[in-house]
Amino acid sequence: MKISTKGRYALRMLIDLAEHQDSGYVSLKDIAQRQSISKKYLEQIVPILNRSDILRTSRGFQGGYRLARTPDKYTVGEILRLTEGSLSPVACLDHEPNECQNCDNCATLSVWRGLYRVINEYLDGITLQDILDQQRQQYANDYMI
Amino acid sequence: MKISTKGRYALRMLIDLAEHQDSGYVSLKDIAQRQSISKKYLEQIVPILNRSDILRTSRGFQGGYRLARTPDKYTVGEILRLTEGSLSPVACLDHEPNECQNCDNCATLSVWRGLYRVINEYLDGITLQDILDQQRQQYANDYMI
DNA sequence: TATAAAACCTATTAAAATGATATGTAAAGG
DNA sequence: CCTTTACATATCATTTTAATAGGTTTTATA
Repeated sequence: MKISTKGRYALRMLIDLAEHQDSGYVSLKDIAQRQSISKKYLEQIVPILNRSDILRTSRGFQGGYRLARTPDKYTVGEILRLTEGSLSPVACLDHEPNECQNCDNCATLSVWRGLYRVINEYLDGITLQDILDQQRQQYANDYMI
Repeated sequence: MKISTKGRYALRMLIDLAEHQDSGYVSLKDIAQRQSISKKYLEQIVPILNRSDILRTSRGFQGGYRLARTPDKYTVGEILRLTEGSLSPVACLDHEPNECQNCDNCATLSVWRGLYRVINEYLDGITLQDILDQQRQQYANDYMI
């Protein structure tokens, strides 16, 4: 029941891009250094994000990535759903209609459905902008002390 | 982000025991057959549950298991926390205080904390008795149709 | 126009986790 | 004493995870 590095790194990469929106295109090299993540591994995560309209790309010298939208238009749920493949806590929820033989009298199905719902609702309720705001608030508090 | 078979099987085993509370001690053989789970694999799950006061055991002929408490005294959260090791969505939440170097200015930490909270709250809000009740309601509806 | 820096692409791999099976030993009721 | 059960430990095949490696292609700029 763990979020993989793919999901966590993708989220950190997009937060990093959001924090550097004004710097034009940002290279993976810079992101990898700031976030202490392997650049080569990030290269594998990018195409997953590119299946959806998440990034704008510039190849070649001075190239890199920037966000395709403003940070308030990304939810954590969307990012993790892309990178994790699915956020469902059990595989049988991944395919509708349910393919499980015992689906009709499965005592636990409603538990998993409910869990799936609260996970999605929570993660879809948080945007990149929310994370930026909280981060700035955090820094402000640190400065006060 | 999946619940493993250990957790799912443990839950189904305890529901099975709850449904057969009146039958005295219930053998793993019977549970395995009814639930279509390997008996040998269930044998590995039992000691995990036994770390907490979940089961009553009777060895030898006519032996087996029964619940240590009434079904309303077990939450799904308790069962899954035992069998899954932890329900935290990221490893850094498993140890307090947080061992992560970057913990103090980690932008994503609060996201994971919040996710952890909603997962726990949801799963701790469901008891075995709730599952039994819903199952009986389901059967009643099927009979009506 | 050469070149360095960037994205892009594909293969390989080491380690860990998953989901079991196999082979026993110990206890206890009939 | 014998059968049935729990209990214990080892082994194993497969998959997933989390990378690393080694290239090719694109492109701004000197």
